[in-house]
Amino acid sequence: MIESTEGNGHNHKILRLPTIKRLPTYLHILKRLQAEGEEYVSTTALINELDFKPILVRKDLVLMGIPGKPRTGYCLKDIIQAIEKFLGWNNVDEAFLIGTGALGSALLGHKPFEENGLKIVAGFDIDPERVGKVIHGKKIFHLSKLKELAHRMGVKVGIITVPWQSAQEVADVLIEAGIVGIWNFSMLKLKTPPEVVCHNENLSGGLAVFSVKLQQRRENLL
Amino acid sequence: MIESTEGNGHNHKILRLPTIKRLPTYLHILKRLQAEGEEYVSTTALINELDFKPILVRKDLVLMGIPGKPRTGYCLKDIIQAIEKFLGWNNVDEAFLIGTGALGSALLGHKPFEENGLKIVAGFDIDPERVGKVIHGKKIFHLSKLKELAHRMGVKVGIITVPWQSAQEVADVLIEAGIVGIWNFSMLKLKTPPEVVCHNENLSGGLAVFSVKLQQRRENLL
DNA sequence: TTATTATGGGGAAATATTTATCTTTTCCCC
DNA sequence: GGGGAAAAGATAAATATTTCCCCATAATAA
Repeated sequence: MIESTEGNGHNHKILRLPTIKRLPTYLHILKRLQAEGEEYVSTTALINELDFKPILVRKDLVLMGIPGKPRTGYCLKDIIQAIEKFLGWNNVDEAFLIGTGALGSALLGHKPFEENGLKIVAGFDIDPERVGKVIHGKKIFHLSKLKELAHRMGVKVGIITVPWQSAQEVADVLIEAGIVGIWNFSMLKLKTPPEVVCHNENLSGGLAVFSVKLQQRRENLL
Repeated sequence: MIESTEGNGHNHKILRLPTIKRLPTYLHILKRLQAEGEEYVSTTALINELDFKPILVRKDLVLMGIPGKPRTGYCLKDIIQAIEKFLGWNNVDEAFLIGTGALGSALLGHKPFEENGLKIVAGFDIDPERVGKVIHGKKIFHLSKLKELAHRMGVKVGIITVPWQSAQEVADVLIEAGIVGIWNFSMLKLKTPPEVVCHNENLSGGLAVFSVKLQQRRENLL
């Protein structure tokens, strides 16, 4: 479904969505181990810090194209670099964020984004109360300024954190401004032209799973 | 994997994780249609607002145990009620949130939680700068007060939004306080006793998928 | 040097999930 | 009423994802 066209130069392995979602978790642990002074790591060691089965980890890491040494494991430096390259987290995309409510403000100050290839450079809103303010070091502009600023700064990515009622409207502004990728946190499915990459984040899905688990726990106690 | 022990009273259908994650999306659209004055909805109509295939929606809705009428669709009131009941979103759990940084503050003010069965009643932190403040209408206490307050208020759910370095420490406090469910937003896999429900949210998974999509879009342009 | 063992690697089996096909039901129009 | 169409329902097929099994390799120890 999602094919990595390169890796170590000659492998054309297929990476699937579940694998991609697991990669940041691996990356986090690998970096921790590296910070602790380790040079190599085996999947069996990784598993201590994870919920997944060992074989799954090995399968995932194989796809990164980095050979592991029997009895030793993977070279931390190499595997970390490979994952970061695959995710594109080695070079940074600049992004605009639209909608500076509770969620938007949080994302403006969310450190991991900058460390992981996505730097939010400005916020946008239409509420006069918010326009002109600075949140987590980022200035908030009026939405009407977006197109001009996008061109001037060469920003190609937009993050939508407005309520669903205005999400499509904001998306249209972004498309008009020549944005190439949209990360959509609203509950609305956006209508976008095929050349624009649009990724919908489903925050309530997590709450749903948690709620069901809680409920079952309760029922099992009876 | 996850079995609904009731529904309309006599069905014992199996609900799987992907289905559960899609339910809030359906619910959102269904409520919108209801607000617009509709009484019935067909899956084909639902699909206009969704990314999924029609058959998948029908499969999911069948599991709710509400019969649909051919040529008409599902009764909005009934199907909404069935989904909310399944998710446990018809009765509210009170929760504590620990860690009032950017992410934690956002969740304190995140409206959809209250509407969907999870009411955050207080925040906790150890930073003297934050303790005593009020964020989005919720008071912030020192972590050392958690156990006593949990018992006094009968709170049984905890949300962890601290950095991974202190996540296990916080989890231990929650367990000690008799909490039954933990929603963990940190990058650390928590060690918890089997009777405590622990759900790990993986926010960076979404960023990973978005990053890969963006990269592929770029490569396809060359 | 040689035996042992922990590990990675590849392919096959098992499981989970989605999609397709066909049947049945009910409404609507004539 | 009767025929047609739109939609749900059930069953089967296809696809995606995870897990298992066995082999090869290299570090370690005898």
